Amino acid sequence: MATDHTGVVPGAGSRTRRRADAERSITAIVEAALVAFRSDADATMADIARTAGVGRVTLYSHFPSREELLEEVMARAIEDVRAVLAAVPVEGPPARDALAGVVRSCWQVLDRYRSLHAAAVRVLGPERMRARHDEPLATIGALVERGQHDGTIRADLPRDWLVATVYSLLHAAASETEAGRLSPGDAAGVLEATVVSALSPAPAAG
Amino acid sequence: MATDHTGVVPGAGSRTRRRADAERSITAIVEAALVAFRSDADATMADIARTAGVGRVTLYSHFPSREELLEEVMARAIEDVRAVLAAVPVEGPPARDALAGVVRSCWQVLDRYRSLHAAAVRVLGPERMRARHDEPLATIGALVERGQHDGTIRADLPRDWLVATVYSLLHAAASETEAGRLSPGDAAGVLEATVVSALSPAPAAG
DNA sequence: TCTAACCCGAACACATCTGTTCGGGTTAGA
DNA sequence: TCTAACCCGAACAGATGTGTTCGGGTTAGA
Repeated sequence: MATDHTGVVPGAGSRTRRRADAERSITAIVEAALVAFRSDADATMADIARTAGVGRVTLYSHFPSREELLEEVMARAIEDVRAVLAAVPVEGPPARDALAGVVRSCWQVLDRYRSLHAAAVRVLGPERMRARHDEPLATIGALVERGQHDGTIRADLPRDWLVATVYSLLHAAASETEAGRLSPGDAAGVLEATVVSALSPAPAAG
Repeated sequence: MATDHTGVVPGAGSRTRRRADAERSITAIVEAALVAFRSDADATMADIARTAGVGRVTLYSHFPSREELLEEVMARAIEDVRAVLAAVPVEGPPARDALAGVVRSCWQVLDRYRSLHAAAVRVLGPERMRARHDEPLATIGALVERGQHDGTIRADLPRDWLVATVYSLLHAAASETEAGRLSPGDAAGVLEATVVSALSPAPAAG
């Protein structure tokens, strides 16, 4: 710990200014990690370095460990989700319609990151992974709760389960697309239709 | 290759009769593999041997490689699913009702094997994993097709996607249960309700 | 009882990955 | 131009896992 890892994330006034080529390397590495993890959850540091077109030593000079690299990549993905979620109107329309919008937005991001999820779960462990998703998932949870009150979302099933359903279908759509069984163009619409049906109040409950 | 691995699966007339203690070891190993993989997808051969209460050498004498062991364990799991699926009346009642029964049955099996799936995907790879599931999934696919004809299952979404939805929700229920966010007692009912809603014809399609 | 089948710990060869060090080359940027 | 920051291949130490061999002990089962 306590490396002079001055913060890969820009924005804050980084006191030790990095040279432009270093900045370029870091970007290439993060990008490569995304690509590498997409095709193989066990991608090694050597794989990633090769994909990024940098030396392994360079990689280690920026990210002291494999875990920290994953951490950074995950942080960017989650940040994207958070940003997208924040931009969606959650208060205005009926919950079910808002939900459809949220699902579409999440899909945009997920489509970018696809199987990163699997890799991250393995390295970071399910708990820490869950922690990362907690914030966006809580947003969805709140939306579901509102819907359960205004009657546009079913109230006969636990809220946590409904959130898990959304999460699960989102990732299912990602892997079906990846596998070529679902066309990327259809995915968003199909996904939205399925989520809405699953979360709508049951018409003739048994 | 070409080991004298006379076939761990009984049934066929195994020419080299195994001694009773060997049979016992094999059972213990398969059982242990199930337990070990449940808690850690990366369980080593040493872990499994320890859990089974046998020596590592003994393990290797029965299963020449980690992969073959996984293969065998998976085969048993799939066989269970197949058996359960075969016992369910698929022809009689309307497709949607039959589907509910199928989901419940699959859940019984999945509840036993839970996170074996994750481990198997990692070792066997997604394609071979998919191949294993193809048969049971085809059964569900046929059922969905029938439902799309008799009108009890929605026809506005691709059949493959509906099958994927079932598959995905099944595994979501497994991990939610594992995580303690869904009580084992509720799981079957909650799952069934969700699948039925997701696959029922949309009442007021957009 | 007797023997082949089985069990098993110890130790080995081999592979692979992580993270580090060394030493020299390249380049951004003042 | 000049130098600190950066890049990088080679090579190392250390950890961990796989699959095998050896040599001796135990037990099923005829």
